Amino acid sequence: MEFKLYDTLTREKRTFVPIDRNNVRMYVCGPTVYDFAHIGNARPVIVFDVLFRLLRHVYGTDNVTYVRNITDVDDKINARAAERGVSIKDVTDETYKEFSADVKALGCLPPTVEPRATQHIAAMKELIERLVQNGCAYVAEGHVLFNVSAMPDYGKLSKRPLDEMIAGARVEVAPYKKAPTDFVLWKPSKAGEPSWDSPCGITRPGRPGWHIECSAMAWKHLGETFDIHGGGIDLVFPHHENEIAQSRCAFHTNVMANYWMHNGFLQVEGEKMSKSLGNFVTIRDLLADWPGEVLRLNMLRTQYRQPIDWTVKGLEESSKILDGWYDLIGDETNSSGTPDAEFVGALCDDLNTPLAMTQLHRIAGEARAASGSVQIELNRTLRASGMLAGLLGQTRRKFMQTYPRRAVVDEAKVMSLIDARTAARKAKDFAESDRIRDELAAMGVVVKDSKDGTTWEIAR
RNA sequence: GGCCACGUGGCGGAGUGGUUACGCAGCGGACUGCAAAUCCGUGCACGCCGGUUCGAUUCCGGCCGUGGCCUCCA
Repeated sequence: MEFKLYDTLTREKRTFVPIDRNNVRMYVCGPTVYDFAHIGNARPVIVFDVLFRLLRHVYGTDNVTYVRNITDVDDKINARAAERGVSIKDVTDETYKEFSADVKALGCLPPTVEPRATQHIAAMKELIERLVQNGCAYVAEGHVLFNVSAMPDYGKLSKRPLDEMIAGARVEVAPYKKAPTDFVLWKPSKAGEPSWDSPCGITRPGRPGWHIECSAMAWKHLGETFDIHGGGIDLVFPHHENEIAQSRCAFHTNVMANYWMHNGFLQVEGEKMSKSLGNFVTIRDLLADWPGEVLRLNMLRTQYRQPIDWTVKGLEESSKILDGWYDLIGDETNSSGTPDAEFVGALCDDLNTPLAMTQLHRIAGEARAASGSVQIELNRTLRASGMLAGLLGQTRRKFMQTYPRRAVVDEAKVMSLIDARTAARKAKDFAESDRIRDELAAMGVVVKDSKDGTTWEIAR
């Protein structure tokens, strides 16, 4: 099976070859924990969860290390804590808890490691010391700055020529910078801000810059070079460009990661999501209306590099699709099937999840046309394939219960009404049978008549 | 302004130098007391203008439109 991934650095799909098949290593930039995660934050979490599952499928469950960091040192966190009058740790702990609950509801596996920035300060300082010793960084007014001119490949990931970056810069350049593009590795802290003893002989206490956090955590958990680095496309510049500069210069390596993967952006109802438009949609808000699995399928119906327009109409469609698949799976608990080869092939083609979903439709169609043991087997293939993408892992009944706003009914009463209706139909008293059907409909129950009798379900 | 992407049928969304994507909705039919559900069938496309080619939605160029980054936003 050919396994290809698109690499932002080379701008092409390349066959994936891990450095070590027995330990495939992936780093993805995780959340800055200061507020509820929004649906845009959910995209990389879901996309790279699918990749994690696929890598485990291909290389073995125990042979993949997935690191997703928690940024818990950040000025936005400080601001939020001050605003609420609580400690920084309260903000980060609470937000992290919410985040974990949200992504679990979206069907994501926990990463192998979730390192926190605050627990890797020593590693960051060590990298900073090395960079200063190398001449790749310098100390100025209590800051440590990365010297971009020491990195000839700077701008390669984002395809930005250095001179144009300087010309196009719209920010005021801090006076202590030797060059406008130099970026902060360490900065002094004011009273009340989180602070640690500074490296490089700086006497004032300080705190790390954002970019060095990821270089340090990736190093500690994955080594000097690793296989895949992921994140949102907005992180290409400057964050990932800077990570590459820091890590390569600290370790004198030719690459930081062999494949750089970036998910596309998300819009909401055709508009960009922003606080000023007031259309910020949190995962929490969406989970109040939809099962997490519907949100997940909705995300996977678009290939991860494409832009996606997040709409209620799309969610309704995803919901319908999932309902249909669960109708086939029913309340079967056996999940011992084998994923379909074409389904796996679609995922192995740079995570072509829409094409993979098409394969699920194909398998579902085959299952509907089959019967007996063949049908059971196809249903198991459907489930096993879906599960590889983090879908269809529940029973139909459990899935239906995850719809937050569906009617709750008294089953005994429903059964007795259905019996009464069946009797009326037998007596050809259709006025009465229709009246009972309307009564059930008012309760949120839909009846379905077939040759084998009448079944019912909660209205969708 | 600079750099980077994207533009497919009513909607969502893959893919390909020549042959049905697929799904949702719609329409027709089967089934049904009538519905619903289910099943079967079915119409609809490749932003605009040039170029390369026997042939382009697919390659190249230009234009228009949308979005992202350049400001520690996924």
